[in-house]
Amino acid sequence: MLSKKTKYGIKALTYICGHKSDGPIPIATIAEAENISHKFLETILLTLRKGGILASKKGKGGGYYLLKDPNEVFMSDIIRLLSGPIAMVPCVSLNFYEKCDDCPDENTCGINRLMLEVRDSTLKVLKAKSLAQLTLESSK
Amino acid sequence: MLSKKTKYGIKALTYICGHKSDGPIPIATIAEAENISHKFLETILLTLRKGGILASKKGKGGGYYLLKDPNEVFMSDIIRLLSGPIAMVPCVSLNFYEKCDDCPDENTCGINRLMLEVRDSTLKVLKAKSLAQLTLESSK
DNA sequence: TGCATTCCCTACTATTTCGATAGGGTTAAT
DNA sequence: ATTAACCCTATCGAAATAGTAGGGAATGCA
Repeated sequence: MLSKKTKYGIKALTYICGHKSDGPIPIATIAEAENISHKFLETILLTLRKGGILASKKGKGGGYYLLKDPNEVFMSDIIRLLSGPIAMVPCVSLNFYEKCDDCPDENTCGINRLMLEVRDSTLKVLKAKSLAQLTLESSK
Repeated sequence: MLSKKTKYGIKALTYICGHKSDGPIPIATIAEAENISHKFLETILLTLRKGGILASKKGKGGGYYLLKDPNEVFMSDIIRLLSGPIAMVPCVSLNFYEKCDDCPDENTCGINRLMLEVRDSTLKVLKAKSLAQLTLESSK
């Protein structure tokens, strides 16, 4: 299941993307519009900024804005930043690989192969959807 | 991420499937072979029995055995039993549907549509792999 | 300069989930 | 009767998740 952190993050990004002509958007505006606790959202946006997707402007008139072209921000990037690995077992993760402690040999592990397939098919979907696309669909 | 419960469950099923000519397999045998805590495995097998995949025989010489044809037990069934929904948001779950508390309208929700696609592609993979197939691959 | 606005950052807390254990009860073979 | 095996519920500790607290720093404007 998607964590609320991730879900809120996606919603916030969608909001920012849909209002990007307004200049920097304050946390408070997003929090109110999307019904997210201000403080919780603050930590989420911080993560997205450190992850290079958002940038911020301090002080009066400040807020958050997109650092990257929304056509180049993919759902897989966002989810990885906020939830970590997309794979269902660490031993098939591309970005967070780790050996499974309970598995003697990956090459003969049926779970490994199955989850590799799952990862690939999931990634195919998540990489094919950009923030720009999602934003468009959400405003319909 | 797959929980250990699910992972252990799959491993246990694979073991039982690979030794089904031996008659009922005691928990202790599986626990030792797959390096799983006996007691923990006990609760997992109980779930699988209640879910209709396994059956058990009590008393001396007892143990667990497959109730269904391993060609008819799919990975999606096992994972649903042990981990719950396959979908990443409740509002696109086929077997565990629930309205997202924070989403005003599913029809205009971009996350909903995206996660629907993810669910479909994941399910396609998980439904295509039966316990029999996994068991074969694991023994290679 | 002073003040309001807004982000920055760390730490903390409450709740839930996960992994595992405990322990006694029931069933069946010999 | 004894022993091997499953049955079932409760509980516990650790980790993850969701959310809170609170002060600090930068910026814009009067």
